[in-house]
Order: sequence, then structure tokens, then C-alpha cells
Amino acid sequence: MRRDIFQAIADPTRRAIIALIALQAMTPNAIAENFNTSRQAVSKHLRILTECELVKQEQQGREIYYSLEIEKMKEIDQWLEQYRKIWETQFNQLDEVLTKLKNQKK
Amino acid sequence: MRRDIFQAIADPTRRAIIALIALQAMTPNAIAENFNTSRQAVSKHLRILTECELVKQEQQGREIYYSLEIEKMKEIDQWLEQYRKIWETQFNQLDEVLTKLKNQKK
DNA sequence: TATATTTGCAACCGAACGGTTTCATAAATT
DNA sequence: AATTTATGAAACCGTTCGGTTGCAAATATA
Repeated sequence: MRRDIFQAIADPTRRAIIALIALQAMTPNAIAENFNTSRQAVSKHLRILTECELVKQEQQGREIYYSLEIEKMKEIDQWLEQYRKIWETQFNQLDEVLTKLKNQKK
Repeated sequence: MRRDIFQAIADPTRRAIIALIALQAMTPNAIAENFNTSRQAVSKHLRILTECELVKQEQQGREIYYSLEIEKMKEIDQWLEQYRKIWETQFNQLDEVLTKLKNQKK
């Protein structure tokens, strides 16, 4: 079982679940109503999301409210950082070229 | 075959390949030297990365140089944007709370 | 022209994935 | 106390994944 955050967001249903519970906590039943799959399938997705700490639970009686652990999403942002540096550098280089061309025209 | 960018970056070997060719183009053989798998396995990963346009090829004689299509990485950044908004809002709200606390002390 | 090198593709294999069905447990309702 | 509701866990199933091995094609070298 790999179960890291990149594997967690690889599945489109899990990304949809993440989007659903990003703004408000929801129960498994309520979440499942939004998909064409069984409640149990959603439950398995929630298990995976919980295992990699992308989601937190809050029990209220017999209901369990799931919500997004937004801090964990920053890990993807951190991984992206190295590539963001690259495309920003390329953009700056393009900018330099354009400025030089502009100066040559004068 | 789903083969979207999220599925592409789910595999750790593929993320390592992406990191390798981010700064300089490399041949499959050269890439494979960095891993404990066969050249053919790397070739399959490159095929997947090419299919979802994360990587571009440049033929030079019998060698093929692979390099990162950095523009495609921005798609992940765009997907993250909605969540970045959330954690920035939460940060601002925390900031407000801290400022109020500070003012109460005065 | 014969040989070596670089590469991709197809066939196969065991493990993991995503789903369903069935069952167990705990809390709320009657 | 009996029933309904909300949930998770286990067993099973077909498909996909990531890997290997073997082979074919194209280019470079002898």
C-alpha cells in the first residue's frame, strides 16, 4: 500500500470528494448522493483519503462528518514549487528577449 | 486508458523522471541509468508521460531526447488554485483574530 | 555489407485498484 | 425491547498497473 498524497488525488472520484468537502463537512451518505457509485465505494475512498491525512473525521452521534485537511494540500504546492521556479525563469528570459527586441527597434 | 496528468504524477518513478529531465533533455538510456529498473520499464513511463503531453521528444539520429513540457505542469497549479484560495482565506481569518486579540490587550 | 547500438512494442505476470455484495456494529427511533 | 439508520469491514471480481523478457526496426559503426 503506497498511499501517498499523489496517489490519493490520482482518482477523479477522490478529487471530486475533496472538492465537495473543501468548504463544508459532510457525512459519507451525503457525499455518496453526489455520485453514481455505492455508499461503500465512497467509504473506501474516504478511508484512503483519511489514511494519507487529507481528510479529518468528526463524530456526531452515529454520523461522521468528513472535512478537508487543507494543510495537507500544501504538500502538493511545495512539490510544484521547483517547477514553478522553472516556468517563472523561462518567463523572465522571454521577457528579456522581448525587451531587447524592443530596444533594437528604436 | 485514463491517462490524465494526475494519474501521470501518481507514480514515484515518473515523478523522479520528471525531476531528472526538468532542466536538461535526456535519452531513455541515460534516464534508465538512474533507476533500478529496466530500460523498457522507463520507456513505458516515458510513453505515459508523452501520451498526456507532459514530455516532448526530439530525435537526433538514433537517439531520442526527452524533456519536460513545463507548460503542462501549470495544469496542476491551476487545479490547486481553488484550494490555495481556501488556505489563504483561513490564514487571513487567523490574522484577524490575532489582531483583535492584540487590540484587546492594549 | 555485417555488426553493434538505441529504441519502441507485444506478450506475459503478480500485485494493486475500484467497484459490488454481504455482514457486523453502534446509535437513534418506535 | 424491537426496528431503523449510519457506518465500516471483509470477501470477492474484473481491470489496470508496473515490471520483466523477448523481439523488431532503424541508425551508426566496423
